[in-house]
Amino acid sequence: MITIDYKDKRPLFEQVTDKLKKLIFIGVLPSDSQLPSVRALAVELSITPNTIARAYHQLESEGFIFTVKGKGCFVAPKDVVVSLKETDYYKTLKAAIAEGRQAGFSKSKVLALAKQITEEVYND
Amino acid sequence: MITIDYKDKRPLFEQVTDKLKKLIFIGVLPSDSQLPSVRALAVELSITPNTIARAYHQLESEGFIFTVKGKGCFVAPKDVVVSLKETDYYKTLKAAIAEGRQAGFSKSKVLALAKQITEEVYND
Amino acid sequence: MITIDYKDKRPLFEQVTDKLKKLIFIGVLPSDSQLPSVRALAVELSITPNTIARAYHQLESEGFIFTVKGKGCFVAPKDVVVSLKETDYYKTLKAAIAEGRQAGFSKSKVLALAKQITEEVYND
Amino acid sequence: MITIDYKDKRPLFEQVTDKLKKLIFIGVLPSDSQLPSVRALAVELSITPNTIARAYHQLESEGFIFTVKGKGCFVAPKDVVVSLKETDYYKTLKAAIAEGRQAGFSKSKVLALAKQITEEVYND
DNA sequence: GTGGTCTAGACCACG
DNA sequence: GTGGTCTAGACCACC
Repeated sequence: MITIDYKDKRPLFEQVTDKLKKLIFIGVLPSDSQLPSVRALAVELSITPNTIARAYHQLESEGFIFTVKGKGCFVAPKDVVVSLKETDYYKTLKAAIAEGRQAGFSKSKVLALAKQITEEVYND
Repeated sequence: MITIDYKDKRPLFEQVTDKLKKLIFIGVLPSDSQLPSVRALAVELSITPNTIARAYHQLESEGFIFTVKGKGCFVAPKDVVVSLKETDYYKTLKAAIAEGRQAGFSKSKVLALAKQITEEVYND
Repeated sequence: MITIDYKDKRPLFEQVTDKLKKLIFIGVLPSDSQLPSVRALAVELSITPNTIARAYHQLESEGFIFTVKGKGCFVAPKDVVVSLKETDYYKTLKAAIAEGRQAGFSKSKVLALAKQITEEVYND
Repeated sequence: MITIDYKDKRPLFEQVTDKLKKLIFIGVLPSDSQLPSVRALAVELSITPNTIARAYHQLESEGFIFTVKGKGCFVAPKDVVVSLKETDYYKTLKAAIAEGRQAGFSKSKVLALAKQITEEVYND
């Protein structure tokens, strides 16, 4: 379900967090479904449970999942996930576009680039 | 010319690198002009010259500047800078858009978002 | 495994970088194996860890090794190493031969010299 | 006659030394001919006479030129130049080939590479 | 334990 | 004056 890339510069827990986020976004982990237990996922990825726990905490504090004591972790309700997904990506894209402005590119230049790149990305 | 943000979690040398890149991009530091000396900038920012030197090394290895020992560091020729600026931003934007696809957004959704955000960003 | 030559005029970190490259090339440090820790090698060579770290950074930026924070540094996969080794040596040899042309030697002269020297070198 | 490359990492005096060597090798500065005066060359290259003087000293100590007090510097006799040229290049090429052996390339591999590269270099 | 970063201060080669 | 290098020692995040 998840693979670790040891050449990735980011800390492990962040990689796990991001991968889980994406799985939630695309519905592989549907709303209200239960996440694998910390220990199970730790074994599967051959990393320490500590790291998984940290990823789960991160997701919980951002609202992607919620914890039921003694039961496990569950994906947040659909409306929450959708809303998070939107704002999450909005921020990402805004940062990228703002960087373009800061670098001195004109509005039309950025728009043209965005159009061109979108075509490329979606044609892979 | 440059300010350090101690709330920023990124390493100091990276902040300096990025700020200098932007100054080069927008022409505040024109091609072939001399950068402030390692020591001078270090004093101005109240950080150790070593950190500035590291930032300069980074910029040099990426082609933004070239250094002449005993003389100082200079901004790369205009054509080089322009080309770097383009590819640099292309990568940034591509990463952002690719993330959108990975998160499950449709092509038209991403395009619409990009358009909307560009308007917002350029109207500040 | 590595020795420092204090008569060598090159900077220490460059000597270390080069020695490590060679150890990787000849397989003493096999692909995916872990390099000695920064501190351990520093102690062994009686130089500051900083210098070792710089050598490791250099090797990483050239693709010879990759580092996992909190775990250590590892030699790049075999195919990468082989490819780097080829291009690396190609450049070296090309520079040497080009210098011959620039110095006014004829093609046949250079070839003959190369042949003769190869014999000498491989008969030590 | 000589051009300075400020992006070259080597010290200026070394660049000048090398350029002069090459001019001597290819006969642009023939044996027994007089070199430009330190001051004249300094003006031509827009660098300090000190640097030129250092280059001349270097060349003299290696035997490429000789100084006549009150007259100027002169290129060494032909037999000396030829001999220096040979040993100079012999060393360069030997170093390059030895590096190949050290990197673990076979004799035949090095020979083949040398052949191939020579063709490339002399066909530019 | 690992590497990453930063400091403060030193010496060197170059021009 | 410039940048390049090295030392010694510190603190941090990660695993």
